Amino acid sequence: MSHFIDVILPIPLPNLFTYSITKAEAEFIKPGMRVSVPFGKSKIYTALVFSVHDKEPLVYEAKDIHQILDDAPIVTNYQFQLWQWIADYYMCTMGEVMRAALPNAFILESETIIFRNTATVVNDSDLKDDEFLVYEALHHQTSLTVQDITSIIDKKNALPVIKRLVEKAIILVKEEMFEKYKPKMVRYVKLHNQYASENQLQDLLETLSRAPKQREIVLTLFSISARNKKPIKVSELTNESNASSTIIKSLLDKEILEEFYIQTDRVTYDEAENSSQFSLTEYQTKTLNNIIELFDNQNIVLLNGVTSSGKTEIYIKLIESILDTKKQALYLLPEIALTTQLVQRLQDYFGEKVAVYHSRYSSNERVEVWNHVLNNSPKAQIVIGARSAVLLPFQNLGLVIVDEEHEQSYKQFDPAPRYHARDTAIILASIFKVKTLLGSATPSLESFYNAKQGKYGLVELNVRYNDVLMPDIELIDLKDKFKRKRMTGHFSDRLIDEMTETLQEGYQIILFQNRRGFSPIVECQTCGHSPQCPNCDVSLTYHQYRDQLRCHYCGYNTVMIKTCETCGSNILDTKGFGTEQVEKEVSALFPDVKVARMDLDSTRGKYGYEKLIDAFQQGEIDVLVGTQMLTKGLDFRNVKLVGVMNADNMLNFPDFRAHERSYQLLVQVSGRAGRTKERGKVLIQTYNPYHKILQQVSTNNYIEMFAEQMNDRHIFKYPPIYRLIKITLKHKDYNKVNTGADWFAKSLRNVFKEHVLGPEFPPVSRIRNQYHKNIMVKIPKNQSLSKTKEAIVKINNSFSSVKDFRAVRVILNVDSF
DNA sequence: AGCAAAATCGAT
DNA sequence: TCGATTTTGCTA
Repeated sequence: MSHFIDVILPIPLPNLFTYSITKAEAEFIKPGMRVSVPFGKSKIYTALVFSVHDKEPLVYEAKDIHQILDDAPIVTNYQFQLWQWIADYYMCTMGEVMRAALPNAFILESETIIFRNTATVVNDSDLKDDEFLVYEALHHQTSLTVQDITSIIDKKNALPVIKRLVEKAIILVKEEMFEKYKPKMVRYVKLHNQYASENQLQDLLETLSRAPKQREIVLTLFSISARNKKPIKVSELTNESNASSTIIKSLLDKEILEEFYIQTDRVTYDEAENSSQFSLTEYQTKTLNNIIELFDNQNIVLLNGVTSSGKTEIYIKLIESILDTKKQALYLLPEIALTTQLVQRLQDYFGEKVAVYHSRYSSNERVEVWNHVLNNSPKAQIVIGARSAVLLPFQNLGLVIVDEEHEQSYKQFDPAPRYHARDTAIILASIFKVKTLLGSATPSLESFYNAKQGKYGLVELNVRYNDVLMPDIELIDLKDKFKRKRMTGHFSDRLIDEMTETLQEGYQIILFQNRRGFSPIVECQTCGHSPQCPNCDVSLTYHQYRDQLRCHYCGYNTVMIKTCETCGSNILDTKGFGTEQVEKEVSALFPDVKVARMDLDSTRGKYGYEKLIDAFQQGEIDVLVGTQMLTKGLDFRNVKLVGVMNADNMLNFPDFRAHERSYQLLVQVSGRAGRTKERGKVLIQTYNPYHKILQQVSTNNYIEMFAEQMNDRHIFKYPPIYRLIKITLKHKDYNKVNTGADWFAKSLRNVFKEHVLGPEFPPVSRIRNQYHKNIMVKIPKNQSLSKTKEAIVKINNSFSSVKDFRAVRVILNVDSF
């Protein structure tokens, strides 16, 4: 009998692929192991075994696999269940889910390596110029990659040249796979075995009396090993003895010392001096008991606790109770809330049981966390991570916590799978038949609605930690302030007064402006022209600190223009303002005050973000100007005043969620004020002080906001009342996108009638030279989701079989945000 | 996705 | 008319 495996390949193809294996392989291979397989003309890919069977494919002959890459599965059955749900629900392929789930280092790809065929005698005159270049290069190097050749012959496509050379038997090509994950080896030293006894040691020290440096090192080695019995790292030894590596090298050469390597974790945890115990306040205890009680009858509980109410402590206690049952806990947070502050707090409490997983981790670091989780290692009993942590190989999950549940960054935008980590986490929990806790100070309408409907349990915590009062929120009418000339730059007199007072009292200030750069539009005062991005339909943002014009969509940048590009006038004006300008104005208003800025531009680099937060926390910065980055779960003790420079641009954003989001954002920023004893103050500058959302923010009236927004969602048929699938068409040709979108929308209307919206151009209709057009499909609660998706897939298939439309890229986004 | 054959483009 | 570039089809 012959044996086969069905594998998932990490490419966006909908089907599995069948390969043939031997009997021995069939006994060894289990679903979840990786194998390398030939795919296409020459490439070798990493594939994941989905099933092992003996059903021979009928219409083609299965190829043999290339190699088995694992001894044991690296993907669990639970994961396969979850992956299938994701692929099905978010309308993507298993391959795409695999790509998102597996750390990059697990997915090996082959590279073509080119060698000289020494068996062939080459006549130089037979070669063309570019062929000769390659041939000659191979005299200097034994092997070349395709990329090398591309740069040698300076052509876009090197493959035809390679092909000709292969035909002439001048070169040979070979596919090579490279292992990407490298265990981290640390170099250790010990005294050579020949000095094991006391006497030999004495002799050694004597012989070294004429080499004081070397003698010192040996003595340092003794003193370290006397202190702790652990093996001694070379780095440790050099640090303590101030020795150079050459001296150690000579000791090694003389066989006085001996070196050895031990494999270590990249992610290490520094032992906490004091395990920080704490006890919950009365309110927190009540809340925790409430949650536990609700878990009796509900699988999902929403914890609606105001900012600074101490939700984290509740999570910690809940996690602790799960660990006691010997199960793993998953704690999800938005990427940018995953700060050292919070991780440290958990590690202080739980010690090395905490594993962290987020996108700033290197590929190798991720492999290590993956393996710890997979092996249910003591080092991964609690996994705290961002979106992708929901895809880790849990074996024995006992609890899922999704903090800041309302955060839109939980939804992956690009590339597929466009999954929502909160919703995926709920499915993950259900696969393990365990509970999910959602937490937020400003729950998403979805979750609060579900709670109201009785689908989720609901627990409220309305008291701030230590009974600190909620901040006092004041709305400032910019229109009025401008009319009465009470503005200095973008600062109203009220804001300046409050800032002056706060600074005098020695407290810190946060200023929020949801736009980076200096100003989003540069305009010529003579002709009104403003510089546009050549690749996108947006004006370029002026960044003063680099004197650049930049596109925030594609990254295009040029030097700031001195004169207008069209009319040559040198009177240029800027419109709108960003964090840079706010920062500059603060410096001008308060020359003695230390100001810093926190946005995408100032937090580049692995620790840029952390450094800023640290500096602010240490009081090295008085005023922090930032974008929404600083709204996420940061806990600054000394901030008393929060200023929102302009609340209008987010309220007017053309999206049905704009109001909900503005409410959440403003309440979250406000929550940064007054976290300890003093009551905080929040000033919101706006042209519409009577806007209902701003009124609701200032009175902290979530219920009213919820009711009003839900009413709108009912009327306009938006989530959470209806489901939404967004279909985006992309192509560089404007007309193709237009006619394609019209065709697509028309076909959709045949099936879904009035529940099809669009096609419409998004606010920025061209990004990276691609035109975009959106179609929305609204799905009533009582309409079958799977049938709807089937219909969309069918329309999509006939769309791509139309010759004219085939080149148009179609993106399906389920539960689009 | 990635690759190669086929189709189209474009400058001599 | 040849070579380069873009489009199309297919992978097991």
